[in-house]
Amino acid sequence: MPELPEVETVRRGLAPVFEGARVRRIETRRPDLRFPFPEAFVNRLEGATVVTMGRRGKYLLAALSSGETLIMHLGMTGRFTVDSNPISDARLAAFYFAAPPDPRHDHVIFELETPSGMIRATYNDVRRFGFMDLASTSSLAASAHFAGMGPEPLSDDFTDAAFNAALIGRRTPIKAALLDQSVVAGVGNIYACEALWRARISPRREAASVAGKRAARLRLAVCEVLSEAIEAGGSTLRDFAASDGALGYFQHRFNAYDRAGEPCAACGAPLKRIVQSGRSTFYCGTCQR
DNA sequence: CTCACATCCTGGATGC
DNA sequence: TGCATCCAGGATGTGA
Repeated sequence: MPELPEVETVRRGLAPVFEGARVRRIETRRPDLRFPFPEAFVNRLEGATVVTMGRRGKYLLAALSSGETLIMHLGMTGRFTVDSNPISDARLAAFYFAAPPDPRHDHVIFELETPSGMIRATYNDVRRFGFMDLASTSSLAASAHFAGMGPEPLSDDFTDAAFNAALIGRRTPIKAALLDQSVVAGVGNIYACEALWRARISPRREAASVAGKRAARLRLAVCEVLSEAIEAGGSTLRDFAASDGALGYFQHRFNAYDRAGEPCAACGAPLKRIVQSGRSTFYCGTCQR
């Protein structure tokens, strides 16, 4: 569920706490999340300073002074809570407050030394689909998580030419192609549905038949739904955090996702739900062709 | 190479 | 009420 916009929102929320902070202590409450923690995980983190908080696709990246980067994936239900607000911006203040302890699902505790004092950040993940890894910062792009990853959608790398090239010859439905992280990074089930709805392209259409103007429309739609969701994250996160305190994902009004039976906002026809490669797809059979 | 599908995980919703 | 089953879904591995 945390797709690119949610991960970007988490990055922006964590950056003021983590950047420049020294990792005083790490506590892992179990030996693994989805995968085991890497060798000497705690030792490799403790004492390091976080240089920058970045993101690639759906991955959160904490570059460390040690020369390694902490790679974090939120899976389905991964979220962070931070126990105090290190920044003076009142608009952001509500993002941070002490969440009630959740012993069953609080899996990693970060104790950070910051200019504002010690701050505790907690990684909570009910379904434990998330994971953490460490890799050398200088060879991060070549690491297993990122080697085959497609262009970052909100960067200059995501061109019409690159998108077209990624779709050539692919017989799979365009919906499945959008979920393929080698085509474009960071799109998940929700924003794939939303982008296709906006571009008025059927999720069932063969990927190879999305070319030229159609592909250009879809590429633009991907960029638009992602950037609008990031903007929405900035404003809705406050309400979200006020209710349960976590930096994780946020509610957003979608045009297609999870709206089966409701009228299409563009043409009024009832939206449909189908299953493609085991995932729900929501779309308008009338205006998406 | 491309593609479909099962797998991991847990809690909320639904069915009987 | 209680119990079983389904469903959400990102990344990965397997087999066709």
